[in-house]
Amino acid sequence: MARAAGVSQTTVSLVLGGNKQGIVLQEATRERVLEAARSLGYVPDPAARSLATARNSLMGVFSFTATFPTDVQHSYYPLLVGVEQEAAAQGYDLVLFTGSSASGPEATTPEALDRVRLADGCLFLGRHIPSRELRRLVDDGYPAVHLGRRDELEGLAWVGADYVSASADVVRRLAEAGHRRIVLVREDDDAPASTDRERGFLEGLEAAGLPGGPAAVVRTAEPAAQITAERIRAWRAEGITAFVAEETDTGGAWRALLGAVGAAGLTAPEHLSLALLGSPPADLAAGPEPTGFDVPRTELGATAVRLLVSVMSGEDLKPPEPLVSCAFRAGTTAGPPPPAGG
Amino acid sequence: MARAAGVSQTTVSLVLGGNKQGIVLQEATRERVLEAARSLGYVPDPAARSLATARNSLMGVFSFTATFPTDVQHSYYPLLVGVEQEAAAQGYDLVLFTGSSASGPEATTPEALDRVRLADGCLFLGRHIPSRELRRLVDDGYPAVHLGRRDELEGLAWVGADYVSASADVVRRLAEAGHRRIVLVREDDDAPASTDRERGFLEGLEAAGLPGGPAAVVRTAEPAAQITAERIRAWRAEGITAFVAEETDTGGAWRALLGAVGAAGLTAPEHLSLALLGSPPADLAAGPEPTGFDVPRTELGATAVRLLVSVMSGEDLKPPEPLVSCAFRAGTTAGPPPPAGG
DNA sequence: CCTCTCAACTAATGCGCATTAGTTTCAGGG
DNA sequence: CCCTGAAACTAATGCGCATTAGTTGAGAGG
Repeated sequence: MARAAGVSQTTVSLVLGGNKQGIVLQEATRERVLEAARSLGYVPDPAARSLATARNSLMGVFSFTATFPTDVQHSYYPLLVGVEQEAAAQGYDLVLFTGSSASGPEATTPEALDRVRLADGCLFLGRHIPSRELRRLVDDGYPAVHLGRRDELEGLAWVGADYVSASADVVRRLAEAGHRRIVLVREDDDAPASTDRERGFLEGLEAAGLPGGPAAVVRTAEPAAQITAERIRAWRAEGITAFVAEETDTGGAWRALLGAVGAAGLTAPEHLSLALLGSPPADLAAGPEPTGFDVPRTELGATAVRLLVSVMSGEDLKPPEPLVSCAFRAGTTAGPPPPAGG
Repeated sequence: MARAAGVSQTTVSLVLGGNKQGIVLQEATRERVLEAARSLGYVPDPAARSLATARNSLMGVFSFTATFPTDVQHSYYPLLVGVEQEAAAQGYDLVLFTGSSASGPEATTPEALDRVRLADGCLFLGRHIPSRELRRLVDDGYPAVHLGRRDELEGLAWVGADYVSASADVVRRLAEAGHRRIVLVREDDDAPASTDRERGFLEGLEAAGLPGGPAAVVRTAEPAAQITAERIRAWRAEGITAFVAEETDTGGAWRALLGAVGAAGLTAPEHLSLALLGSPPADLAAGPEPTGFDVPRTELGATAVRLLVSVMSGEDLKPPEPLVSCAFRAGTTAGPPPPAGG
């Protein structure tokens, strides 16, 4: 290539590399190189380039499960939309590490995680990422950002949705609408996403001066079987007028609630109010819009990318707010409680 | 790293590189290297590796539009599911090239395409990929596979759905049900996917001995405005008893057909039969299941990966069949034609 | 006891580029 | 006519690895 243009390899590199050093070049020379490159179809080898510069404009995405789950209800997609958009904007290409999905979570080897070092930095999704390996990456100074709250790993940067505030806000609105007794139905899972919602729920009750405590939270491993029409009636008899369900992958709690309410011959918001702490599963999209909040997954993804970029740039400035706010969704399943004794 | 394990860099390379040369190594040495690598979290630099070997276990995915479109109706997702699964199975990680989505299709620079050279091979989606650049890649011997029929670029491997056969099959079944006059409604687009469907439709008519010709195909740029209730009535008066719509990103033709039929106060399959050459848009999933066929997108993605792997391995053996069959979907919108004069 | 042959490594080289030290050329100044 | 200095390049080096030539050490054979 250099010989073809009649100049040195250095000059070619300079011309094609953008000449950040501000070295003076004759316009004629520049043209000659450009012309030669064009006619030869020459393109600087990206591999060699990244070898020489120690960076390759690749941003990793690692998830314990398949990045593209077969289960369409999965919530990764909107995240990835944001990740891709922002990564593109920042000039990075994405590397999807498939190591974990190859042969099931159990078979994931520790080395699989090391492969992410291929990228300049990496985003991690899912709380099942092995702590040990992740810790080593972080300790080694490898730029990593976790999508979703992940406090137990000190030094690991993360971004998450502010479930606490959003949940509290839903409760506040229910209280303002006149509800005095509210129950949270949650599944038997201790993910941060669940814990945060419960915490926000309880904080919301307290802020509104409503009764909280264990009685306000129903935790069940099998919502469909345990949340029955009878139980709903009993709760109503106790004076409970609003029910809040947490959002999960399956939407189990919400489904159970809808089912039981329907089976009891009741409707929302006429007889009682229902709220969902998150977005409804895709297959329920056609039904009534649940009152609750939307997790800004796309924004979450974009925020994560920005955070990762800042980590990669070596800045130690911890971004002040890793929490992204969720927007309240009015929906149609909640309203004022029915007249007392109704 | 080498120093840490007390061996030479060569030995490390041998151990970690799989030792394809069959050089004899002491098990103890091997272990020592492995252990050192583990404790240091050392991973061979992929850039250097690919510089030296010209391969890096990375498979590219390049699409002209964003790989994760905001428009949920988009059909990339199922493709990617298949691509990810198969890539993982074959031991490749995926690189999503975002160059095209960064600033809109128009701003895509030719060099963006060259960046794919970073990967060992690349999958291309979307027919808007600049031919010139793609051609150069192919001519340079770069392993490329196009998802979707793409004949005009000689030497470019591709996999696509067999729309011709599937469409002909739908027509055959309609004919067998008793329909004698069938019309295809298609949009004004010359994508191979559209052309193939029309061809299959016409072949199907011919095979069934039914009247074909230009009159059997309605091509419209604005289906919603041009396919009206009156037009449906006029067609029925002419003796047409079945309507077939092509599937597109927007599902425009199908929507228009459904709308017009409804506006005319008709229902399928009672008054007439409707068929969709593909899958219905997501937002119509709740409605009646259209008779037609399903494009096996996931399988298509997996097939593309397998093809790419074979191309990368340097085998010249052209896989005999780049076409993946679409499965007929009975659906509920088609049946026998109504009694003559009904 | 010395050469020969394996076994088991190690030294050296190059991949294609970015980058940092030069090197050459030419115009003025003295 | 020599010296200085800027302009416009070029030579050399190293990134981290794979690979190809060695090199060393330990028996085996004579």
